[in-house]
Parts: sequence; C-alpha cells; structure tokens
Amino acid sequence: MFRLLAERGASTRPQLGEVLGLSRPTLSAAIAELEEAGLASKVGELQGALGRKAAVYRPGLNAGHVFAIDAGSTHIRLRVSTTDRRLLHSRTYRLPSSQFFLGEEISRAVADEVAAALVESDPAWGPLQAIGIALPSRVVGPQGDTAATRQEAIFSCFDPPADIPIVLENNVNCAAVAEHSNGIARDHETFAYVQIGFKIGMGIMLDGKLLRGRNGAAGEISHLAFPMANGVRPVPGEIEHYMGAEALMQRVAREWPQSAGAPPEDAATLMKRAAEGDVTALTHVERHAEDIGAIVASCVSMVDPGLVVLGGGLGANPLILPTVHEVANRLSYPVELRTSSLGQDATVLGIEKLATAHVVNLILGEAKI
Amino acid sequence: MFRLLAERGASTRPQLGEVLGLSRPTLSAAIAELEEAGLASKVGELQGALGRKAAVYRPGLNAGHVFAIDAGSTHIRLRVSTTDRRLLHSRTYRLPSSQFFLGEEISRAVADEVAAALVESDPAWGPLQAIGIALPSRVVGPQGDTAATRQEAIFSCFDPPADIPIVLENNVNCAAVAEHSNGIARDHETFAYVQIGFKIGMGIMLDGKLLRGRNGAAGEISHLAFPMANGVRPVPGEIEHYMGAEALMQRVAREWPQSAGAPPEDAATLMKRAAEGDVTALTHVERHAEDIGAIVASCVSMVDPGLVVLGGGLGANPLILPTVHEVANRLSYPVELRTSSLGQDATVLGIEKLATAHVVNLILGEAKI
DNA sequence: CTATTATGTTAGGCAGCCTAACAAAATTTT
DNA sequence: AAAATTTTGTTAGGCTGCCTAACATAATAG
Repeated sequence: MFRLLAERGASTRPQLGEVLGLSRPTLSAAIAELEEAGLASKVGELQGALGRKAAVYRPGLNAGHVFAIDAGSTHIRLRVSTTDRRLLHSRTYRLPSSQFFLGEEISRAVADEVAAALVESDPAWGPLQAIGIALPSRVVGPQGDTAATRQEAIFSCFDPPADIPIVLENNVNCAAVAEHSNGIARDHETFAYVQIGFKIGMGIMLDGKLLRGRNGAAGEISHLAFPMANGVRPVPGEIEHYMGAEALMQRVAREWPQSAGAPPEDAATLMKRAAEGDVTALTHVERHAEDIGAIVASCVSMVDPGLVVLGGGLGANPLILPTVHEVANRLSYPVELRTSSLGQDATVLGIEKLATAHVVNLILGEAKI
Repeated sequence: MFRLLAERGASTRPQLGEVLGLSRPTLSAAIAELEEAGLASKVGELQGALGRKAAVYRPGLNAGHVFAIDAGSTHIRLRVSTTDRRLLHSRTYRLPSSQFFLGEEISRAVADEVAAALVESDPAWGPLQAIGIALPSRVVGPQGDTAATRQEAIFSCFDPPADIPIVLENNVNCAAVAEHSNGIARDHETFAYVQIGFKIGMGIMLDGKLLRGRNGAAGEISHLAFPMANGVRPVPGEIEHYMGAEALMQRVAREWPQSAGAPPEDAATLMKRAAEGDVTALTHVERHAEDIGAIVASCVSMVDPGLVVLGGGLGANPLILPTVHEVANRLSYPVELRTSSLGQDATVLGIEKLATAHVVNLILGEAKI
C-alpha cells in the first residue's frame, strides 16, 4: 500500500484500490493507519467526470527523502528526491579531470556534493532516509567479497553521515533500472541495456529485477572471452580495449585516407560526420555497429531478453541501430533494439529509483515489527 | 502444503509444520482436507527418539502420476512416476540411428514408448496427469512463436492421449533442472549447466527458476558470436561446429602425428587415452578444455552464476575440470566448477521434475476454485 | 430540484491462522 | 509396574485481514 504510493506518486484511493484489488473499507483503514504514522498525507482532490471528488494522497513527511548520486568518471550528479521521486534539489559537478577508475578524486567530489546538499536541506523534506551512489565499479552485496571489488574506494575521502543507509550499485545497472522505470524500456519487464562508450558494460533486467550475479559481475561484458577463434587465446578484458571509444578512434585515425582530410578527433565527431553522410566515417561506424551487433547476439544467445536498449556515447546514436539489429538477428534469435532515451541522466535516475525502493523496504520492514 | 508433500515425498506432520511455519491445529485441518480430496494419504508412522509416533503422509491416489520422456537423439528414455517422484515404471529405447534434429524418427519412437507404458498402467497409480517431454530443440511457451522452433515436430507421429497436459522443455534445460533437484547443484539456487558433447548448450538456473528467455533461446550458446576477433565476421551457429565432438575429432585426426599410431576414432576414446597419460591425446583435450573455459568465462561475464556444472559427452569428464576452471577464472570472475553427477539420466529426471511441478500447480489451481 | 454516479463510512461476517489447554501415545525414570 | 517426561494430535476460543451490504456524502446531468 505504502509501496504503491511511493511508486505511483500522488494517487487517489480508488486508483490504489483498483491496483491492489482491495475494497473501499480496507483502503480507508489502511490510509488512516498510514496518515497516523505520517507515511501518507492528503495533498488535494481529484474531480472525475461524474460523482464525488476523490482525495489524493502522497507519501507523508515521515517517508522523508533520499540523495541519489551518480559518481561518474567525468561528472558527479546529485538528485535529492522524495520517496515518490519528486525532485527537491539537484546539482552537477564537473570533475577537473576524467577518471578511468573509481578513486580518491571521485570520492572527494562526492563528499563535497553531499556536504553542499546537506546545507540546502529543508525541514519540509522530512528525514534523510538513504544515500544511493552509482559507481563505475563492480558492486557486491554484504555477503559478497567486497575486497575483490573497487567499491570501497568511494569511502576513501567520503564519510557518510552516521546511521544513514547507503545503497551502492554499478552505474550501468543503474542506467538499466532507469530505462525500466523512466525510459524507453518502461513497457518491458525483461530486457538488457548495453552501454558502449569509453568503457563497455551491460545491465540485465529479468522480470523487473536486476540480475546482479554472485560477484556483482552479471553484465560485465568487458570480460567476455575475446578474441575468440580457432587457434587464438582470449585475453582478459581485451574486448573493452577493442570496443571502447579510444581503440575505435585509434583504428579510425590509422586507416583514415589522406584524401579524406584530417581524421575526426573524437567519437562524437566521427558520429556527426557519419550522420552528415561522410562515407569514410560511415564505413567505420558501420563496422563498429557490426561488432556491437555481435556482442548483442552473444547476449541474446545467453539470456534471450527480447529487447536490448543501446546506450553510452557510441551506443546511444540511432545511426547504428539498423546494423546492430540486422547483425544480432542474423547471428542469433529475434530481438528488438531500441536507443536509450535518458542520456546523461539515466544513471542518477536509476540509483534514485534503487535508493527510494530501498527506503520503502526499510520503512515497511520496520512497520511490520 | 500439498506442494510441499509432493516436493519432499513422505513426510510427517511435524516436518511439514516446521517447514511451513504453521501450527499443529492448522496442519491438522489442512491434512484432513487433503485426505478428503484424495490428495494425501497416511502411509505409516515414524517413531522419534521420544514421545508419540508421528503419522507419515504421501500424496494420495488422486494426485496421480506422470510420464517423463527424454526424446534424445540416440535414446528415448521414459519414466513413470508419482507426483512425489517415486518411480513406478521405466523404459529405454535405443533409436536405430542417431538423429541430429528432432523429427519423425524420434516422434514415432516416443509414440511407441508411450503406448507401451500405457499398457503397463496400473489403477494403483491413479490418473495420468501429464506427459513431460524433453526435446533436443528450442522450446517456447504458448505465448511465443512456436512456428519458429522445431518443437512441434514431436507431434508429427505422436498423438498424445486427449486431455492430458503436455509439458515440453529443452533437454539441456532439463538436465540443469535435474542437477538442481537431484544432482551436484542441489545446494545452489543459482548456477549454469554447460553441456559440451555432440552439440553444445547451456541451461541457466536463477533463484531456483529456469531462465527461458523471450524465444526459449536463453542458454542457446550455439549462437554465441563466433569467431569473434578484430577483422573477422562471426558466422551463425559456427561455435557449435567448432566445439562439438565431431569437429574436435576431425582436428585431432588431422593433427595426429604418424609416430603416435592411429588416431582415436571417437571422443570417448580420445578421453580414455588422455586419462591413461597419452601425451598427444592430452594435448588435444587440454586445448579443448581451454576453449570450454573461454565459453564458461563468457557465461560468467554475462550472468555470473557462481557455479557452473559441466555435462555432456566431453564436458562431464573430470579430466578437463582444472583447465576449464583455471581459464574461466583467469578471463573472468570467480566461479566454482563441478562435473555433472547424473550422467545419461539427467534429462529424464529434469523433465520428470518439471512435469510433476506442473501437475502440482494444476491441482492447486483447480483446488483454489 | 431530482436522478445519477462516484467516493467514503459503518456494520457485520467469513477465512485463515494463532495460542492455550487438553488428550493420546510413546519413552525414561523411579 | 507406576509415574514422569516428551512428542503428537485435537478442541475451544480468539485475533487479523479482508469482504459484502447498506448507508452517507458530494459531485454532475437533466
């Protein structure tokens, strides 16, 4: 009941009753109980076509708010929101230099942003219930081997406020969550999100739940066996060096014909030129799209998600979609392909969703006792 | 309650109560209801260390029995069992010739075996509740596109008894189910089963549930992108031609040194010679183990199951385990490796499990109404 | 102003499960 | 052999969560 209120945001009682399949008297009692606990409050009325106005409810003050932070390699994005995901405050900080790995630079910037957000805090927001952080690192749960991942580096310079639950998740997984809750995959409970950019990664959503895996390594396609052919030995992590934007641009520069002028200096420029019809650029983009298609095909052969959403600096460009689709379907089984719709905000929206869901679980867990 | 009785087999009331967390009065009422409906019956008593004897119950006559059939490419295996998986009858038929695809030969043999089993039928078995068939083919549910798979071929010569539910599942998925319910993966709710033999395939179990995928293609690793390297184009289905026993033996024959005598004529012989210390044989086995390790690594990078069980003619040999383990862990993330423990019976045991589970669901669904 | 429709409340009841107490049947102790 | 202890099973009574039915309230339509 409270969970539904948090997921749907402002809702009338009849709406909640319809979804939950509960009768009006039961709804009445439940709402009264939630209001008593400060977990729901009436925020208005809604007039239907006919009949009496329905009261509209939202999570109450005691439901509080969360900090959602995308600790990215170039930007720190922070959103403060209620448990029903109304934005209260947001801030973005551009890191002085781009970080390949999660380390002290990022940790320090997160600490600064959190401190700044705490200053802005308003009593009308209710209590701070959780801080969610999306990391460019593998993330394992408390039962996993945290020492094996880089995740603890987020705390090297960042000392979170005492007694505030922390929710950590891999940034690609967060983007997948966001595409599910706010983005292009809203209508699918099962899909894969494939990110191709500076780094590569995948997030797998099955029946509305993230697949994390035993070591938090589900979707870590940077460790697919590659190269893989008769007589060659795969090299750990090699596929990321092959598919990443850096390697792509090196190949482009090396093979760029003198007659075509100066080669594009970054992936965005390459994409722009290809979109404008530059044949040389287009050839390279096409070839990369084929490689992405091969990765998608491997994904389909293994988890058969039915839908693959492409994101990341290279992946999010609609230009590559037809080729990726064609190659994936030729190599493997039928799969729909879509381009990510959330852009830069995907990750922070995803961790926001995870953090609010965590808070709802905590509140319900306590309420049960 | 009835589900637990079917899953556990003979159980006392206190045992059921403990698992379900229900009180003795509730248990009493439930058992009485089940006995009334013929779904439970007392089959004995169990004396503990102290105190009164406990009554032991089993699914009753009305729970009936199932046919479980492994429609394999060389053998048809049939098991008749109760819903709590007590074997009532079993038969095995060796096909006159080995079938690469599911077709009329297999369908006809299944029809014959089912007819023969029906003759043996005993009123004490209760009603026939379902026929489960494991197929060497992709299988999709009723909402999927059945025309795209070969699964309907099983009915080309086999006309199942009217009104008996049919449960179809891919044979590799069945083997995975069996390793989970009866085999080496009993203690894991999440794992992958990788079969390497004449063909290759994978079954993925997540939280005790089979991952099937949108097209029933989850785990169809025969369509992993391969070869996959800079400058080569993957070929659909090629990895099965490379990893399968036939291709392996061709490579072995081609590269077999004259000085080492005649090459082994089949995979079993190769394995036997390697186990005996034949260096040439061992080299080939090692190289194949490395390739299997690469596939396992790709699997771990994608779903990170924590445990991979190796099965199939080549995979089930413990000889390859260390190399597969070493390669998989080097290329990817920590994963435990085990050798299948069920051998030839894995598939039929798996479809038996699925068929009985289906029957339990049907009975409970009806009972609810 | 009345009829219709949707929302919200009150009253009463049923299903599922619980605890407490008792009865029954085994073992161990006296 | 009788009494005490332990475990299983039954009976009685009660709580919780939810339901339906009926009524009260508040909006629109005619």
